[in-house]
Amino acid sequence: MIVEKQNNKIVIKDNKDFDIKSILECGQIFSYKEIDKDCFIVISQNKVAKICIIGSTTEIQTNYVDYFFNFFDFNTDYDKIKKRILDIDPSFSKFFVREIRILNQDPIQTILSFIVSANNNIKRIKGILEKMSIQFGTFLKEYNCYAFPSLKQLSHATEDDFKKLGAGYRSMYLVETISKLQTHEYEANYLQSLPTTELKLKLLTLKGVGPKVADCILFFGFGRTDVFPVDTWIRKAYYKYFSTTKLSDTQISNYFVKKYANTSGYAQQYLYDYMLNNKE
DNA sequence: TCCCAGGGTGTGG
DNA sequence: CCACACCATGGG
Repeated sequence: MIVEKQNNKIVIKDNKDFDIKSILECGQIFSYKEIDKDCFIVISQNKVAKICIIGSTTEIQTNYVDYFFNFFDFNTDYDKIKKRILDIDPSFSKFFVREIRILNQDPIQTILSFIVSANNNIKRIKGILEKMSIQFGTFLKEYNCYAFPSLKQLSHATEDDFKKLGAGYRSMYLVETISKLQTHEYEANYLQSLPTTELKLKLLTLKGVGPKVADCILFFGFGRTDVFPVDTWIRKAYYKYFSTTKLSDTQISNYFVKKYANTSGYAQQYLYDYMLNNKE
């Protein structure tokens, strides 16, 4: 794939290598908006990228070229990942429909976003998080949008504030987790230094973070690929395409991780996206 | 009116 | 370890 890093933009020469709609709509990120036809803004912490489809190419305009070059995961070869998955399970090819990439997201934003995601739907999750950004985040006039709020900005938020945003019973989880994340024990660099198993145990001590949400955080926020988040869609996929043996969600996750090893996260995301687009 | 959504917590076995 | 009720909210 041909990607050019320029002064204030990243240019992808062929859209067959980079499908921004699929990347944004596959359920890994909630802080984005289609501001125009074929034109999106993505918000990561206090940084914004404007992504526009221009003919057969795509341009990512941003003041943080290096940050978003990593964010959009241009250092990863997805053809190689697909081959490794097919090497393990040739029948998996039917789930390779859309060109997905996994975004390297900010851990804090990922933790808070996926606490909101629990037993919720994507449209509502997006709305709640956008309202949270409007109320507590910094206005970025260059893009006419609000940054995702920092922990410091959120430290003033109360349970009632989050309830007014529509977060419901998750409001208390947000307050408690925001408070905990500001202690030394949960410093981002320290967390990133932990092995996946220990990091998961650490994440599970946060209110509102259970096995599934922890796996999403590990994958999208910490780049750990040996995880397999199991939600309602993945559970349906397991029984429809893989086995009729009744298992708990944790057992389903273990079944897939054992099978796909360090490509588990990617396989999960292809499967999830496939299910979401083939509800029939 | 019940079911579902990128489920988690708390309690009881 | 498992099963279960309960949890806000809006759309189908």
